[in-house]
This record gives sequence, C-alpha cells and structure tokens, in this order.
Amino acid sequence: MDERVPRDFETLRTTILERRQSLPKRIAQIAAYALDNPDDIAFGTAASIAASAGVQPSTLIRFAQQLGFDGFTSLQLVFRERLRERNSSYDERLAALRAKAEEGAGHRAIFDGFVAAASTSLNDISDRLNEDHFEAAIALLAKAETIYVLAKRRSYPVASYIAYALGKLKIRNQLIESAAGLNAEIISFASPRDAVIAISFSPYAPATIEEARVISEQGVPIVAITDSSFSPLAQFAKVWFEVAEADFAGFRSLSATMALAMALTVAVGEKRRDTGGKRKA
Amino acid sequence: MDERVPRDFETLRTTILERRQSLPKRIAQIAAYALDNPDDIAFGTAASIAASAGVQPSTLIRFAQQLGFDGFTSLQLVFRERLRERNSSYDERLAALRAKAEEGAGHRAIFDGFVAAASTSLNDISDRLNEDHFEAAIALLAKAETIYVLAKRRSYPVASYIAYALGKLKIRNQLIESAAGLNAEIISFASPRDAVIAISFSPYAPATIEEARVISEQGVPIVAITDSSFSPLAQFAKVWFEVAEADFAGFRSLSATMALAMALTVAVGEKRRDTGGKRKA
DNA sequence: GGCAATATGAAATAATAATTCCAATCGATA
DNA sequence: TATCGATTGGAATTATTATTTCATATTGCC
Repeated sequence: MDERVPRDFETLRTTILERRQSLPKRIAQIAAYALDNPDDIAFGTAASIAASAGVQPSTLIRFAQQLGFDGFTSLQLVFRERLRERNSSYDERLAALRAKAEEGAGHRAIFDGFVAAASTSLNDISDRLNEDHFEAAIALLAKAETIYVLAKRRSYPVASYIAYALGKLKIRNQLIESAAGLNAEIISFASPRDAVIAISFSPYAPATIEEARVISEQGVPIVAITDSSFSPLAQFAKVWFEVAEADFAGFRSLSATMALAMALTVAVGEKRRDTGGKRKA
Repeated sequence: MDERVPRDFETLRTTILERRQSLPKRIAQIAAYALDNPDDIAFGTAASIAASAGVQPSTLIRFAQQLGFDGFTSLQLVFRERLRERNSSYDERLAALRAKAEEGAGHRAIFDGFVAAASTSLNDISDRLNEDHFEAAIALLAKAETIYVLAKRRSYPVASYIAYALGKLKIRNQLIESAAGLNAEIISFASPRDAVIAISFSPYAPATIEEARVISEQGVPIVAITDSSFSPLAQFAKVWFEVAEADFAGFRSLSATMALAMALTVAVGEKRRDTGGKRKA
C-alpha cells in the first residue's frame, strides 16, 4: 500500500505523536486512545474499540489508513506484535538484548548493552543480597550521629545520590569529596558514634582505601559496598556487601549498587522514625 | 458448558496436564501445542492455529469443549487474559511492593522495591528509546569541542558519571557544578561549537533550567534527558529524550537514565574514533 | 454568509472466521 | 474378523467482524 508504514510499535508511537497536531478531532481521539490503551487495540474488535473510544468503527479504519496501513487489521498486528515481544520472559529478553549488543549492530547495540548489563546486575543482586548483613548495616547506620559517605571516581555517583537522599530524609551526613583538599580534616571529625558508607570497586581508588583505613582506625564503623571478599575495603568494614556489577564497553553498571544504596538509605530513615529521634516516642 | 470451567491460565494449564493421558491423539496434539505456544492461541484464528498444530479446526473446537468451554472463542479469552496480565505484571508487582513497604513489611521489601523500580524503568526505556533521536544526539555530541554536563540534585549522580566516562574516553568535558559559585563564568565560555548534555526531572531544579536557557541563547546545542514533553528543558533542547523512571519511597530510580547516559557517552566516543579525531583518518 | 473541501456517522456489504454436521476412519472387544 | 463406539477430516453453514459507501455535518476560506 503506502511507502513507509510503521512496522513496530515504537515507530508507530512516534509517528502518531508527530502528527498528533494535524489530525482531525475524531481521529486524534482514537489516536490518544490507542496510545493509552494499547492492549485494547491488540485484543478488541473494531466495533468494541470504537465504542470504548467513543467513535465509529469507520473512524478507526480511517485512522489506520491515515497511518499508511490498509486497514484496521494490519494496524492491529503491530499492537499484537508488541504484546508478544513484551511478554517474552525476562530472561529471554535479556538474552536477546545481549545477543543484539554482541553482534554489534550500531549504536542501538551499545544502548542495549548497557540496558542488559544493568538488568543482569539487578537480577543478580536480588538473588544474592544477604539479609542479615542488610539488617546489620541498617542498625549500624541508624544509630550514627553523622553518616559519612566515601567514594571516588566511578563509585562517586552513588555516593552523591546517597548524600542527596540522606539530606532529603533529614539525616545528617557528610560527603567526603576533595574539592578543596580538606578530606583529611573532614575525616578527623568522625567519631565512633558516627558511621561510614564506603563504596569502591576494583581497581580500588587508592584514596578511598586510605581514607577508609584512617577512619576505621578512629573507631568509626564502616559499611562497605564492594565487589569481592578480597577487596581491601572489606577488611576495614564492620559490614560489607558484595555487589557484582556487569560491565559493558568497559563501564560498569551502577544499577545494583544504586538500588542497594537507596534501600539502605530509606531503610535507615524508616528505622529512625520507628525508634524515634528522641529515644522511644 | 461444564460446571467448572478454568477461568485463568494457570488452572487451565493444570487441568490440561492432568488429563493429558486420557485425551485422544489429535486432541492431545492440540493440547501440547497450546501449552507450548500460548501466544499463538491468543492471537491466531482457529484455522491458522489448527494448521500450525497440524489438525483440523474442528478438532480445536472439540478440544475447547472437552475442557468445558463452549467453543474456541471462550478458550482463547483465557489465553488473551494471560497476556494482558503478564504484561502489566511489572507495574502491579511494583504497586504490591510499594504497598508492602508502606505497611512496614520489613526492610527487605524496601530493597525489593528499589530493584523492581529499576527493572521497570529499564524495561520501559528499552521499549521506548527513539533511535532517530539517539543518532541525532550522538552526531551532535560527537562534533562538539567541549561537552558541558549540566544537572543538579537528584540528576547530579548521572552527570558525574557522564563526566567520569567522558574523561576516561579522553573527550573534553566540563561538569557544571557550583562548588565555588562560578557556574555563570563557566557557562559563558561555551560556544556554538560545543554541546551540552542537560538532565532534569520534575520538579525541575530552577538552576538547571535557567542555566540551560542561558547556554542555549548562546547558541550552544543542547541534548536533554528529561521526563516529559512538557518539561521546560525540552524547549531549549535540539534533541531530547523522554525517560520515565519509576520511583519508590519517593526516590526515583536512575537506572534508565544511567543506561541512556552511558550509551550516549560510549557511542560518542566510538563515533569520534570512526570519524577520526584528526578530520578523516 | 456562502461555497468547497474535509470529516463524521450510520447502515449496507463483503470478507473472514467459528461452528456444525456428516461421512469416513480407527480401535477396542467379543 | 466383524461390530460398535469413539475419533477424525472436510466441507457446509452460520456468526461475527472488517470494510465500504453514501448521506450528513463541520470546518476553513473567500
């Protein structure tokens, strides 16, 4: 029929959004309905969909034709295909992504690779998280006066999000970053009544390790997020988590670490609320 | 027209497996096919399914009737319902986790919630990424002399990871952060030969928007990562991405944004290598 | 305000698909 | 091996559903 008919849902979606302005009223109505209720389009009959959207079946067909399909039926195929793909199990999806990324099909493959790496890491951590360690870490951090957050380089984004979240939750915290080279001084203020969250992955930033050493010698308890039991961070930590992040193109995903970090932060906030800032409510 | 007709897929599945032995040959053949290719049953017509399974349409109907349905159509409904539910299961799972976490069902629920939020976001973006925008953004960034990275508050972690990655790839970049309040000066150095990656989600940090405005007025092209077409960032951007991050306990996941950011960064690095840093290799 | 072009509604029609029916085949049992 | 009941294949029938058509309404333009 037409020249460039959208064959996959995403293209279709984009096309619809682009033309949204220039569509006649009823057609626009159906367009909006289609994007809002894609499942109904996939399963319904022309009559039932038209009724739900408040238009005539013929309008539905005109809508399809305007997009270049030769009828409602071919339009519906796209919506069905979408469901099929979406529905393929999580693992299959992941495998497909990896395969696509590996065969190196252009820039899209790079994107797929990062998504796959992130998904893998999340899958992984959700199986492996040690709940006892998790509870211990929460308890330790919940009773700290100030939580120090320590991470450099590739782990720094996690630290900055932790600091942001702690601030939002009104939990006193100090991000140890070296803008002015005053880290040593900041660290020297930490006392055993405080606590540290330290994050470092191989190759461990020497500064992180060194600072962790110093601070642990001051008797400040450390919760570490790192990548193996051989990590130099682990030896200084009261509690530590092993997080295996998949990497792609030389860059490690941070999804699992982020999820763990956020969970820790929010759980600490909750525990403090329960225990009561003022020792028992 | 039986008494206990299986209404959901799982019951149906069990019923089929139970009776498998006692079914006549062709009916068993269709039964096996149905369990192996549930998607085909959901979408196909009686004729097409029968053909794929190697039986007659009438057999398909007999199969349905034997299970207590009054015809193929009602059997098919169960298979369709399954697809619908499966499809929404991510969101539902997330909703369930949220509810669980709210009623205080332990810290593990919080962790699961963050993992689910991250997975949902990744799934979502992998379906929705607009490849044309993606290519356009890469092209735009690849020819920039310096890439400025602009993001505050909750988006800042992403910016810092982008800056880290760009640095690793030896791509000149400048993170616009206000440690010393010199942002305005830093921004004033940007020229139309440069480019900006700006990231902001609702509620948009006013500083980000303002700086994006200023920098776009200097003619510097902006690639924006934001959350909707109504975002104030979108109007200043040459290319923008809509990323819908699920949130949990008030904190937005960053997984999808991170994956996109990393993909952009690495793709830019790759494009530069191909095009040749020194104008054609 | 009148005219043409476009859009919409409703019903008729065509296409497609589900179901039924009947004859043919198969399989167990005496 | 003959016979009865169950099973199957294939075509006829019926139902449902998409599509077309045409009259009517709406919109934009002069």
